[in-house]
Amino acid sequence: MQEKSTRTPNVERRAQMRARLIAAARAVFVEKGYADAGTPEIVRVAEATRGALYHHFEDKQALFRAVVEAEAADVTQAIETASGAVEASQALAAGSHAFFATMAVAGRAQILLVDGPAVLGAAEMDRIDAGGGRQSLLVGLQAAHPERSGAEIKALAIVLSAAFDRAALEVAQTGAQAAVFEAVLTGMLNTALTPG
Amino acid sequence: MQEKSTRTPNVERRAQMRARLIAAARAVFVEKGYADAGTPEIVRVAEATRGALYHHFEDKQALFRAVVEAEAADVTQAIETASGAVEASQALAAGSHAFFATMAVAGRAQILLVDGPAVLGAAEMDRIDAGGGRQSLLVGLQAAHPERSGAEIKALAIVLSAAFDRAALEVAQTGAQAAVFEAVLTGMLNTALTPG
DNA sequence: GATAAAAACAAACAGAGTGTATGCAATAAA
DNA sequence: TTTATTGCATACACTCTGTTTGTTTTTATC
Repeated sequence: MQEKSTRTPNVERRAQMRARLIAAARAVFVEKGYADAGTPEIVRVAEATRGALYHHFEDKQALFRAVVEAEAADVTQAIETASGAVEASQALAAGSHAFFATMAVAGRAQILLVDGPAVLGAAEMDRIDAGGGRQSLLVGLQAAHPERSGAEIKALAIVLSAAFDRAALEVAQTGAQAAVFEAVLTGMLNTALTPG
Repeated sequence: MQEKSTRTPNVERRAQMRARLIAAARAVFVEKGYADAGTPEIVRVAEATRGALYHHFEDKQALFRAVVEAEAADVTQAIETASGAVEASQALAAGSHAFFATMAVAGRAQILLVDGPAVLGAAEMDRIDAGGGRQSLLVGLQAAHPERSGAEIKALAIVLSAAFDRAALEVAQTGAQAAVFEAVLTGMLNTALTPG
């Protein structure tokens, strides 16, 4: 019967190990912060070795980037799913509700809004985010204010997006009432989208 | 004549060395980020030794905290000076202008808005900030909206403050037009302060 | 199906950084 | 002046990161 050595295909082995390393890294990064999260502990949690880690990732920062990319992808997908399920006029409202819901996942706000920008820098975070909320916000604002300059609209989108981010972070960090922040942000969004 | 050994009082020696260490640390933290800023390089820039560093600060994080506290104090003072110089109705407008001006100091936005929260945490940053802008904002919003709940006003203050922070950071990081962001924020502030 | 090649992982190594302990010099106190 | 204290320097132990070398498992080739 020869049931020793289960013979796992490389592509599957690779994906599984990578996933285990990312999951373990996520947990340790959230618990200790980037600087205090050591690769020895990460691989202990992942039940792997540092050899495996450095085989899959160039360095500690690349591992962290993979964690950030995974979180960002989850957020983007949650927003797109929610936005796509309603008519266009409701898309931004549905999207912002979905944003708050998905950002409530434990550790996510810390990774995406605090550690990410600090470790990877704003430019890299922008590249990773790419389709996250801000883009749809920009389009909505342009439609509502065709008379205002591009720079003005862009600035407004950036600043509004930061307000959303901060609200999500505040809820995650202090356990503040999510409903209150969501109401405040919905109000700000509607004000910004009102033409005139 | 005996002009050897200039005999410096301890209190002065201490203050000078501390100041040199903080200034050098500020420069290296800004240039490399917290994780990649090494104490050997910091003391090299300060023309001191690691012995002096660890005599004045408990650890690397405490040194960083001292840098953050110095920056925060500068910002607070700039805002208070500007606010105090005008009549009360203009205080918030003057304060926000002063905020943008003082946050344009090289490296300051990075330290206070990116690295600070990541390294020290939001709670510690709140403690350090204490009188920074947000408090005056809160008071102004309460006066403008006496009918709204405390939680709502607080959430609005937090979120508006985050918008200011992000605007300052964007200007610092991308060299975006400060005037555009300042105009957008002034508009948001006025909208928020309009009763009704 | 045996053998060579490549990929996945493990283990050992080198270098650097952090924090501590100890020692010396300068100022302050007695 | 002597002693104590404070400020700083040097040396050490430890841990972490990234690299190199070695071993196992899978894949390709004959």
